[in-house]
Order: sequence, then structure tokens, then C-alpha cells
Amino acid sequence: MTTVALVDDHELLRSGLAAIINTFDGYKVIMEADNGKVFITNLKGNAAPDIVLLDITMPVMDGYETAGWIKTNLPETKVLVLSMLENDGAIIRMLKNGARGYILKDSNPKIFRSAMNNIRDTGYFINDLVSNKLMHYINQDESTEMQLLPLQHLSDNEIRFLKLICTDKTYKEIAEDMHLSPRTIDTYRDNLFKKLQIRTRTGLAIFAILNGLVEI
Amino acid sequence: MTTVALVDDHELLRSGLAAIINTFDGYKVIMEADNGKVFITNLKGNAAPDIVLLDITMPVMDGYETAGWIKTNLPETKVLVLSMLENDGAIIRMLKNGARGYILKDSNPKIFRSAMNNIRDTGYFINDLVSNKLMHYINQDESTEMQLLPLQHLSDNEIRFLKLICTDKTYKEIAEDMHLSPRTIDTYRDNLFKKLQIRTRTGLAIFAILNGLVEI
DNA sequence: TTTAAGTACCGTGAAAACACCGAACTTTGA
DNA sequence: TCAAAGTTCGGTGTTTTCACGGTACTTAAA
Repeated sequence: MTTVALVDDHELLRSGLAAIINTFDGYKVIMEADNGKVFITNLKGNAAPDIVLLDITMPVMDGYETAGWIKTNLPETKVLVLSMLENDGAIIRMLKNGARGYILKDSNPKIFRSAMNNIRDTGYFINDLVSNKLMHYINQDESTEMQLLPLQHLSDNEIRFLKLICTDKTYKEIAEDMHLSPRTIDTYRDNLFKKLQIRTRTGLAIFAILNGLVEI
Repeated sequence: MTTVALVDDHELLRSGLAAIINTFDGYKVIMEADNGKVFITNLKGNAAPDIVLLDITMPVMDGYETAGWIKTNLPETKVLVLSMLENDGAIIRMLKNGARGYILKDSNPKIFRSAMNNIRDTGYFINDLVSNKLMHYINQDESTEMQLLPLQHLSDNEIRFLKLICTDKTYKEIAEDMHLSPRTIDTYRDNLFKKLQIRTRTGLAIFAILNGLVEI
């Protein structure tokens, strides 16, 4: 019997998934959790599940962090990511954090089932979504790495700056907010334009939103 | 026996919901559809469902449009919105389009079941989410109406303009795109600033994204 | 210990964005 | 049918944004 934990903040989806999984021979859902924090708490004193179905966007402790925790603390447990994001960066980041597979929430139940079986039997579920990203990632150069995981190449201040970009503030006001000279802010902007190949502040705002730097 | 249709583009969630509903006494899922268009197509020649469980964000034909279509073409069919958005504008817009209830995807199955029962027995499911919005909506003045449903107060050209705002284009380039004078574009921008109480182009871009005018 | 890389900062000028004004015309509706 | 509201376009001037040049200092690596 393969034991399964569901970690997702949408309770209805979770219950639905549990209902589906419990119709699969050989699987049993032993835990449901709203986020990574709850998952870890519920784990105390119990056996670790064989497979964790993990969402990415969750409050308190998100999927990236949770996958990383599982990788170091429960090496026998396999993570299958179940996400709405068909996003290169998200996929790679999850794989780097030890995920064994990545499927979308609009997959059909058959694909879901074969993903579960593959993870159980081989330890991995490699679909197009994952293999393409792996290929790109393996023969990576500096610029593709940059395109795939832009946030990893930005400093803390650049991230703070990007968050303030998504605001009615002028650069001068942003400079005051960050206790820096307006000139420095200019440099930040110019560097980001070059790094991200963007030409306008609006473009930076869109980038910040796409990369989840601001709540929407 | 109460018949139910599921309209949602996330197939896994849909299957899960179907599994849950089919465990409820007296309910039967008779149709699943990826979006409103598919729903209407599948309907041909069949009896209309008693209840439609409807998501909002879907490709091709979204929840708003679908609810409106059901209101005029299937007046006996009751719509229960099942959404991830805890968003005043979304709730009111759905209610205006004839929805009988609005619950979130992170509700628990018990609430979901009582929502279904209420819709079936009384025609409505009024929870805090809905009743608060109804109260606000009833004693509305012009400015709150504007805040709740800003998109309803914008012209087609203003919407087109807002979509182009979320771009690296300058206003001059946008003017060419829309076959209008740059001056007109200036006026559009100034009007939107006043209407929406925004001061910068970046603010307009954020607004457009928050209101779903551009895909992200 | 020199080199390279990164950070904070400055100057200047052109381009774009923003504020506020009004005119001509069309559509709406009372 | 006449006033109100909306759309398109123009002028003028200020502020902000962007592009391109640079210096001084710190940290890390070679």
C-alpha cells in the first residue's frame, strides 16, 4: 500500500483528489494539509508518506520551501508537484528542490494516475513539461540560466526595488523609501533593464508580477 | 434526483468534485465541461441540469459570460459559483449575472454540501461572502459602484488602451496601434487617472492586471 | 597583492510621461 | 429639440524617465 499526503490550501480540491486517489488500487491518503507548516506539524510521530502531492502557491509555507524541507528531512518521500502554473522557472525551481514530477491541475485523471504509478514504481514521472525544462537546463549557458531563473541573479536590494516599482511612487520617492540616492536608483533600473532586456518601468512592473514579487 | 453540471477548466478538480458530489444522496453529475462554450455545445438535445457549478476564470468563454447565458436561456437552472477569487467585483458581477451563490475553492466539503442543498431547496445560498456584498451594493452611491465594478464604467477604447498600457510601447506607439492621435491617447490616460484615482502608467498597468484585462 | 566584480553615487541631455487648458463634433436622453 | 455627456484632437509647460558617460569604495578571488 502506497501512502499519500496532500498539501494544498484549496480544501475542496484536496477532498476531491483524495476521493479520486482512494479509488486507485494500492493507494491510500493518510494526510491532508493546508500548507507545508501544517504538513510538518501533522507529521510528528507518524510514519512519513511515500508520496506527497504538493501545490506551489500556498500561504505560510509555500511549495518550494516545503519541497526543500522534504528533500533534506524525508529523503525516502517522493514529491509530485500539482500546480496551475505552466511556468519554466517554477518547474525548474521545484525540480532543483527535489520534486520527482510536475503535472498541471487541468490534467485528466488518467494522466494523474499514470504519474502516481510512475512515481511509485520508478521514483520519477517525466513528462514533456519536465523533460523539456531538464534539457534546457542541462545544456545551459549563462544567458538561458538567467532567463529561466532570473530572480536568483538579483540582489536583495534589486528585489526590494522591483517591489516598489509596482507602485505609484516616482523613482525619487522610491529612493527615499530605500534610503538611497536617486542616482543609485537610476543605476538599479538601468542594470535591471540590461539584465532582463526590458526598456520601461511598466515592463519591470509586469516582470515583478509575473515572478510573484507582489501579491495580486 | 438533482442533476449537476460542472464547468471548470481544471480537469482534475472537476473529477474530484464529481467524485464528491456523487457520494451525496440525491445528486448526480450529468455533465463536465472545460468552459461555457463546451457547456452550451454539450447541452444540445439534452435536458438542462438543475444546478451548474461554475468557475470564473476559464479560456474561451468565462464564468461571467456563461452565467449570463444561463440566466437568459435556462432560467430554471441555478448557478453556484465556485471560485478562487475572494474579490468584491467578481462576486457582484456574478450575482448580477444571475448566480445564486458564491463559494471559495478552499471551502470544506461540509460547507460545499450545505451550499448545494440550499440552492436545491431554496434556490439560493447566501453566505457572508455574498450577503456583505449585497448590503454594500444595495446602499451604493456612484463612487462605491465605481470602485466595485470599475470595468463597467470604461469604454471599449479605454479597455483596448489599458491592454496596450501593459507593454513596452510608448504612448505614441500605442496611438499608432489604435489609429488615433497621440493627443487622444493623452486624454484617455488623463481620464483613466481621474476615474481610477491613479497617477502613473505603472499604476494603470497594475490595475489592468488586477482586473484580468491581460493574461499573466 | 593585484584584478575583477559589485555597490553606491554623480552629470548631462533627450525622450517620454504627466497636468491643465480649450475646441469641435457626435451621441444620448429628458 | 436642446442640453448634457462623451469622443477626438490640439497647445503649452513641467516633471519624470531613460541613455550614456563617469568616479570612489568595498569585497572576493586569483
